[in-house]
Amino acid sequence: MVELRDIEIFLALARELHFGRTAERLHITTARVSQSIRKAERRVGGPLFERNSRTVRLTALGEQLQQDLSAGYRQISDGIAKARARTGAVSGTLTLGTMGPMAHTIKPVLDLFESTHPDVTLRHREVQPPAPLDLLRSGDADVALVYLPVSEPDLTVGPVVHVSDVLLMVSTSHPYAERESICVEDLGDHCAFLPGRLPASMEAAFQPFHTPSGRPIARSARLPSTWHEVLGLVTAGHGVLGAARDAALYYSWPGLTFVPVRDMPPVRWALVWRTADESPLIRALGHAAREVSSETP
Amino acid sequence: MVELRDIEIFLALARELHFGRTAERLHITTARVSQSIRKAERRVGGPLFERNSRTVRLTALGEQLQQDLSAGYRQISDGIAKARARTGAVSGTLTLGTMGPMAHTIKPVLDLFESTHPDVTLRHREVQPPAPLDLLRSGDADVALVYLPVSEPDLTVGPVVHVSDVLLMVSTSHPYAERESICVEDLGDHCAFLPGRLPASMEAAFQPFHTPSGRPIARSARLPSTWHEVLGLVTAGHGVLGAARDAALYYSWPGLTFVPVRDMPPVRWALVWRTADESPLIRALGHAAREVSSETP
DNA sequence: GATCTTTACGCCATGCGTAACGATA
DNA sequence: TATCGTTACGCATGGCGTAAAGATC
Repeated sequence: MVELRDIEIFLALARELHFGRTAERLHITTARVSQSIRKAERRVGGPLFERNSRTVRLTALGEQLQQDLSAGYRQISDGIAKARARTGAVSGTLTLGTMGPMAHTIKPVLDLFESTHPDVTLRHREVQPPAPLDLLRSGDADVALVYLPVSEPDLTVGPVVHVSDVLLMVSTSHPYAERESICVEDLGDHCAFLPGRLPASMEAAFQPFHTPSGRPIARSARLPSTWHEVLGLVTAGHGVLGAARDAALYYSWPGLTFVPVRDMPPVRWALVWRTADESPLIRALGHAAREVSSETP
Repeated sequence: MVELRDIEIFLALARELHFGRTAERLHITTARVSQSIRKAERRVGGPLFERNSRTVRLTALGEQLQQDLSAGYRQISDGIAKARARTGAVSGTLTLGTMGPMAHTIKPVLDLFESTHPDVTLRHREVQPPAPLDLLRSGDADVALVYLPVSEPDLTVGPVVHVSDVLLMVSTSHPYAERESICVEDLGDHCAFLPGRLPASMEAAFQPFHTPSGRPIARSARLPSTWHEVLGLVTAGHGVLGAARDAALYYSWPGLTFVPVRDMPPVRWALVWRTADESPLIRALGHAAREVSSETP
């Protein structure tokens, strides 16, 4: 009933001889270290450390146990690492950037990924729609879920994970709010936001620059930098903006209405990463994404 | 996060190549074996066994992992065993015989014992008051908590763990039931049970053979063999019987009354075991008992 | 149909963090 | 008083058993 975790803690403390540093190294609290050592001492039947609030020292018993356990612990760790290497299992931390609701949209992919790669820690960062590629460029995310088209020389576009219709977000007091649906031509009559720092091709996915008949679609001078600012401006009637259908599901704000744009092609969402920083972890995530899309077409 | 327990299960299955036998050997269910192996395979990233309901076989990956882990597991087990040997820690199973409520009375001792010797499994057997030493003699208990005096050539009397006053159990319709207390002399007027197979000296602890003035205290011909039979007979008014005060706390049956016997010496309860089978385990229990009595005098 | 493994579900033991406390200089 | 280890308590993950289902002969 002494488990590997306890042995790990014991060995760490035996080397550090300091509860605080041991806890830090293992990313746990000193309380846990204390509890674990206490448990080990129970099991063994005697004290492994002599300690007070000023000093920590191995007892003879502890010293011997350290000798005996460290070799075995090494062997086991190495054995598992070897087997993991052989299967190509990956581990580490992967930071994924998503725009609010989209994280939930790809939950099946993340679930599969986490269960097939239990030693990977997934972290999340919020992608701001006005600047969807910034998080990748700054290195704050390893992979991001963004809408296409993305054709940047430094970025790789991975598997498409999700497809969503385009709706127009308008204030409830806007004339279009009453409409069943609108068409792109209608956009020529109203002012849209310039969403922010993003390539024109991406901007056009939700917000074309011209109507089918060739009329320009105007941009507002306002430059919101976060998604909530965008929602606020739209609600206040300062403009309109194309958005994914998913937004309508998650942001049913009072004062905000979503109107389908019937002649805009659906927007595809894909995993994107820095080509230069592609890693086994990223490939594994891409693999999981392809698995899921293939089983639920 | 693969723990020693999983490794133990993996190694066992790798040797047995059979879920049922593996489960049996480890005293777990086949479901647990399956879950644990599944977990290990997740962690490692690939299958360790090829298996169907007819056959279980190691994969190449599993075979290598077995090689690598078994040595490490051995080392760790040995290391811990060595340390335990050095501290004189004990393990195994100890069967303790007690009469109903008394098990609760010595709970502090058992708690201390279990926490200081976590690798010991304590089992319980019920001692029948009419034959308090039989469980020891038959080998069904390693230690028993019985009342003194015990002076048998084959038995060792360990530490005294509890002391209790003597009460007389009588039927509620018995004349003594009304009394505040009685004295031993009063016992001469009524018929008591012959409790069963036990030494006369022990019998006398609760049920003297003569009153202080020298009158004999009569025995009933009935020979109850279990405690519940005794209670039934007393309740029905077929006799009376001395009992420990503890009995009154736990057996407040309707129809049963307990009357203090004011001039009988309190009865002492001690741990008793077969001298020939004294073991480190038994000594450890005795030690715990002495610890507790010394801190709560 | 019999034997063997896996899955689904629920319980509870225990790993772990938080916060308060205790000891040492 | 500042630093460091321990204790008390509560939450939640995960180990484990039960029962039922799925696979193979």
